[in-house]
Amino acid sequence: MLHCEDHQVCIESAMHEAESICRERGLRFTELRREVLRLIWISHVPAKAYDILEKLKGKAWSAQPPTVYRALDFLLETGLVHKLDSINAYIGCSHPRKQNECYFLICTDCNEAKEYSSPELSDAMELTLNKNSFRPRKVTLEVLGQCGECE
Amino acid sequence: MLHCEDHQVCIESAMHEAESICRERGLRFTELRREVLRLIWISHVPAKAYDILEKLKGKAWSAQPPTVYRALDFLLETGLVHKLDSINAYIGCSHPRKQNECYFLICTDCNEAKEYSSPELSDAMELTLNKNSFRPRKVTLEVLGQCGECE
DNA sequence: AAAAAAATTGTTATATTATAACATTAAGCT
DNA sequence: AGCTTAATGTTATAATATAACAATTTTTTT
Repeated sequence: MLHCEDHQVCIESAMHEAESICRERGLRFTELRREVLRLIWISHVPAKAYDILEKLKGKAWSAQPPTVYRALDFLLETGLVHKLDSINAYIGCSHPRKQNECYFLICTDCNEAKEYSSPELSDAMELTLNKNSFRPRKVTLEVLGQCGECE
Repeated sequence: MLHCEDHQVCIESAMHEAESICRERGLRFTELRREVLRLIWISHVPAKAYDILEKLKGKAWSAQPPTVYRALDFLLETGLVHKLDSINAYIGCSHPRKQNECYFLICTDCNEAKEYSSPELSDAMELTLNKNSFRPRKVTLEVLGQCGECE
């Protein structure tokens, strides 16, 4: 899957973005939450909760499942992370300030996932929701398949 | 959520459709699979695997988790049932002959779910997949929210 | 600064969802 | 009937997630 050129830059900018969002909103970006977000951003392969847990345990945390799930809850609520329901995994949000409809392409070969948004798609979505007088609260749009680099 | 007028008709037609699809394709629509499909069609509220299991147990089946999950696998592969990843539940497919992109509106008040398809949405989808040279294998599109009847 | 309140984290237990592995039975084929 | 394959039975366990309560830390109030 085509991604960043330098993933270190990717990670650092995501972490800084998260810092400033939390500061602005008066949210507590604790060491634990920071570390979980960093572990998620380690790669573009969505992270499984129990993998994060294992990695935390290797870092002097007294980590148990609730440790991870609570951090994830915070990151999800804050929009810093997305959950991919089709694979039960978590991925860092690329544009945490824009809370627009986004969808995910998940490659089942390289396991990487990428976040996109598309005005046409959002428009079609809104149209169809209006037509059915449905008030959306959460949209899940995930496509499993093969990315261009994995042919 | 707006649905059928007479759900008995709904169930029977779904069962007949399933019968004929299996006959056409030389698939074995066994008593167990039939019963699981019927249990799923009991309502428009998506069914949880372990709820199906409990209901099966009440019907003289020696049912264990694999009993249900194997039947579900068959029904999913045959396209008679969809899994809703955002709520881990299963719902009968309304148009099992047309394997088109479909999406689901899931009301978090009445818990019912409805299957739709939209050419605009499918088009936008295809466009965006082509743009990213992504070969889709499975699309998950689910919207949680409030339906028109639950205001 | 001390006390009170609120938020976060620690800890133990358990709920929920799903699959692995192997035995048995039933159905289809020659 | 005998063989083969598919389906089901059965036991155990993996994977994902939450409940409940205790301890600690941070923030707010006094």
